[in-house]
Amino acid sequence: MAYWLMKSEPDVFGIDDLKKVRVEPWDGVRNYQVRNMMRDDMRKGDLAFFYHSNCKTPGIVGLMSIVKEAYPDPTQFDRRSRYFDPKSKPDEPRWLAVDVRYKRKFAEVLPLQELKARRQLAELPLVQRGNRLSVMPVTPAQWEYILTLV
DNA sequence: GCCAACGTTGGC
DNA sequence: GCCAACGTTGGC
Repeated sequence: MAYWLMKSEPDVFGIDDLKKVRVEPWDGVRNYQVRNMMRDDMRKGDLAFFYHSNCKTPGIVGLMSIVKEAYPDPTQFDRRSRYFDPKSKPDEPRWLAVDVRYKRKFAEVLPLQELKARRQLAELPLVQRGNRLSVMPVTPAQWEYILTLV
């Protein structure tokens, strides 16, 4: 089983939204590196941190699990979607989504600021300069350590 | 709202 | 294949 960290803007889709709907397609990924990780490395049963980005207190806010492995992201074909990609063809989809399931919301946000301050997490892509991955792998050691901070 | 850092696009 | 211009991400 692998571990992940997945970013979403709470104004668009936050942990409370996931808690409400329980299962949700993680769509709108438009980065090839992330797509490839989702396709090649992300498996049903994997666990992921839910991270709130682009908000007042960015940080990890809860846990979820992967319940459906990569499949063509429907939003790429939806002309009305903000994620519509005119260059993608149904017989050759360019972008992929997975389905995630709500597991747990933390009592408090575990702020990015705090993650950055821990030397044990120095290798986490999230805290590295210039990193732009919206989905990233978390090692078992990092995963365990982060859980001790909650 | 600013802007650093990065990815993508497209002319050549 | 290079690289300038542009767009996006996301912290601050």
